[in-house]
Amino acid sequence: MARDKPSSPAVNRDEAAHMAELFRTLGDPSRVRIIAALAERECSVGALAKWVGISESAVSHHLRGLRQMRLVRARKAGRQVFYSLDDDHVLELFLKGLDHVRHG
Amino acid sequence: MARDKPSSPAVNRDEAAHMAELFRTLGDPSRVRIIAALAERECSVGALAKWVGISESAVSHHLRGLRQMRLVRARKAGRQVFYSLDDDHVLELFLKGLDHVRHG
DNA sequence: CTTATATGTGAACAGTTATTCAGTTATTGA
DNA sequence: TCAATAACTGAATAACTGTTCACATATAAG
Repeated sequence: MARDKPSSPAVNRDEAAHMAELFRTLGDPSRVRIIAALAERECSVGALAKWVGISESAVSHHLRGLRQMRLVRARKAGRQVFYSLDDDHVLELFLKGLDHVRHG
Repeated sequence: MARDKPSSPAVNRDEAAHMAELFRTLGDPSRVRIIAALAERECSVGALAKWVGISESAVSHHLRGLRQMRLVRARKAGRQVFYSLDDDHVLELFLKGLDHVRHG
């Protein structure tokens, strides 16, 4: 767990809107499961679709949103695209949420 | 920042659904601003309404959701009800999100 | 070139959600 | 008791969202 200089909790309207967008992006069971899978290993779109249990198209739509919020990154290899968490920051945020539901 | 034993990122469907509910609850600009205000000081419903810029009714609706997710707690004093963050856990989660939008 | 595979995209529909409005409950003070 | 204030609640509606479907693009193999 990295120890950054703590931010002041005072946020303006733009920051609040941006934060809401971030949390809303994480606020869907399918996307949570995608992030959980990527927290363990890099995955292709097809593998994510099988694991999460929705169509590859739906996964692709979700991944676009996750990419736009800089939560995941893509690596193209032949005709497959492998996704992984964008950085440790994302994992930390995810784990904080997990902590809350497990012993919050 | 408390250093808890890290959770395994492997989550089942129920946990994923619960996590999504948690993040979705934080995924609204008005609620983010409510949390941001409570991160600094305890506030009454009326004070939150003025600060966030929506009706007291809307604030009350939001606070119900935040209460149900154990993100805020209520303290009744006369005819006012003062709200505060439920615990440091919530503040940490909020600050992780803030970090992401500021330098993520 | 043709075929098969992996992924991305736009439209559309069903389900969800944030806000307002109107009304209710609870508490205080005159 | 009566009036005023603070907060809560349910219904209704406009706006948003997740998924599927049909199709498009891109890469690889034959």
